Amino acid sequence: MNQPAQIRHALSTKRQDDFAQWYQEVISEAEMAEESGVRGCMVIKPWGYGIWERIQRRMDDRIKAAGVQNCYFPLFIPLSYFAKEADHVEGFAKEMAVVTHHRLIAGENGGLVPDPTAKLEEPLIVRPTSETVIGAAMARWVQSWRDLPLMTNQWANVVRWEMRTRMFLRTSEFLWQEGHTAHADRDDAMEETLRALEMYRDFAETELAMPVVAGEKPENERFPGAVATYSIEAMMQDGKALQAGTSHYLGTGFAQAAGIQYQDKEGAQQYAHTTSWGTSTRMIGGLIMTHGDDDGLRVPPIVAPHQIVVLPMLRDNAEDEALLAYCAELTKSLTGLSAFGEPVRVLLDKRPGKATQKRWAWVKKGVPLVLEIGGRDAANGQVSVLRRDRLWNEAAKANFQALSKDEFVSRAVADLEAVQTALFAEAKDRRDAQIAQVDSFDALAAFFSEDKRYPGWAEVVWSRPTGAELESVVQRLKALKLTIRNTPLGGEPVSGVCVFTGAPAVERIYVARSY
RNA sequence: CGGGGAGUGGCGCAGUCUGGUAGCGCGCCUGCUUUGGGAGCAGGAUGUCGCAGGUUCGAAUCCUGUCUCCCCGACCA
Repeated sequence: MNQPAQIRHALSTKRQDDFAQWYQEVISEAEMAEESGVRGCMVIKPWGYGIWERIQRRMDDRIKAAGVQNCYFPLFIPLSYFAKEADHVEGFAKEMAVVTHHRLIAGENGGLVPDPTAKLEEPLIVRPTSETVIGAAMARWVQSWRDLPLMTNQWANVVRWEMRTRMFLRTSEFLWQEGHTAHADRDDAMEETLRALEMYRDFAETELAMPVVAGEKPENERFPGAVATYSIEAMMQDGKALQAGTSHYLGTGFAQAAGIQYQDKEGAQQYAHTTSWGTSTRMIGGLIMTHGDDDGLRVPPIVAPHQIVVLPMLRDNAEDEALLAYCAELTKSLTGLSAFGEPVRVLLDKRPGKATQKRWAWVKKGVPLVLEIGGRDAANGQVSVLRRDRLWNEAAKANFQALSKDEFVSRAVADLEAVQTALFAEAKDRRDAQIAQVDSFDALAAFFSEDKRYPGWAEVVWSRPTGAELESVVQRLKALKLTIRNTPLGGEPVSGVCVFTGAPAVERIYVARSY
């Protein structure tokens, strides 16, 4: 009787059984975030926030390297600022938090109520994005063509009163960076828009090991007030698309609304061309749904708060001291290494408790390498290595590899690099296998038919209709719960006819269900 | 915001129909045993039953309101 060994996974919900429940279980079991009691808002716990801090640091380096300077602008925006750009208002007005009072007094039933005599003359909105306040500042800062380009970024929280929220993917309050730049002309601004997009693409693929498609959003998906919107789109393990970053060319609309004008070399007044671009804590949701497995999260080493955890198997006896000394020395050796251009982040977990229990906690958090060190390892100068992306052996047991300590230290950096590479390769292979080229609307509908659980994306060619014709396409797709994700940049020229209109096709688009 | 489901020790749940003052599993604490792989036994601690009113001699349970979460939809840079 050769029964295949049964793996006992660390999570109780498997991805293929209930992806939405699995997602929540990863977040809770990996201790990334939890409910806050405030509608749509979450508490980000140390492991989740640690990943965000890693993302911040790496992204901030790239932003600064591009010559963009960090600033901080107010959380509150006067209603009148916000009201200046009509499309912008239309896009955001429905999801705004508004501050109307500045004092509380005792209410009739013992509670506190806003003091009616302390009503603000002009209500303040809590920023959903900062184009308008930053535009007002830019109007003060820009006088001459010599002041351009003006490139600023801020790391901040923003609030959008969402109807339906999901941790990390769509919360009412979230953390992000928003870059805002002003340029002398369209070409400069467009170049910056595409530079930011490319920065996001490379960041997602290099640091997050998350393959993405960088491209232009269709007209109906543009940022309110933008002339053109670009995005990076990632495929989650359930086949849905996730917009993981956006970059907008805003034309002169915001400059006109805010009065961002400069005097050109000929002495004439010109409106600046502005851009904005952002990425948020939503990327952590993308990370989970790209790399998570039935044992929890798997964090790419570059953004892992701890890349290696050293776990001594303490016995509460006299041998512990020698074991801890061995582990401390090992930790020190590893900390002295450098991976991905930074010191290796190693945690010696000497909290009391059984090593086996602590091991599963780190597995669920997705630490790339876990070292369990027992007394025999210490005596023999060995380590037992568990690589998170190769968790199970044929016997359905944790796949520990015994190595000499020196050998492990000498290859630890290469192992971390290998995990980073393997996670990207696995995600890219899966994504590529789930993209289907489809050449008719019927084939599109068939591809996304109900019985296909994880359909992925459809790649089609279209004639890029606009206006009412585009609206009709959007409605036909909506009936299938589908959206146009983007037009990938830099693709091969297309031939054939549009799957929607039958007109000659001009470009390629991805169609998918989305978050 | 519409439809559905749910809130009871840290976690997962039973109890609610038929009101009588709270229970199970895991986890946690203590002790003993065990010890190279997600230990066993024994003992123990932890709950204003989401919140606020109401009905009642008595409310986790019935009524009203409200908050939060999950699923579907609408909506959504």
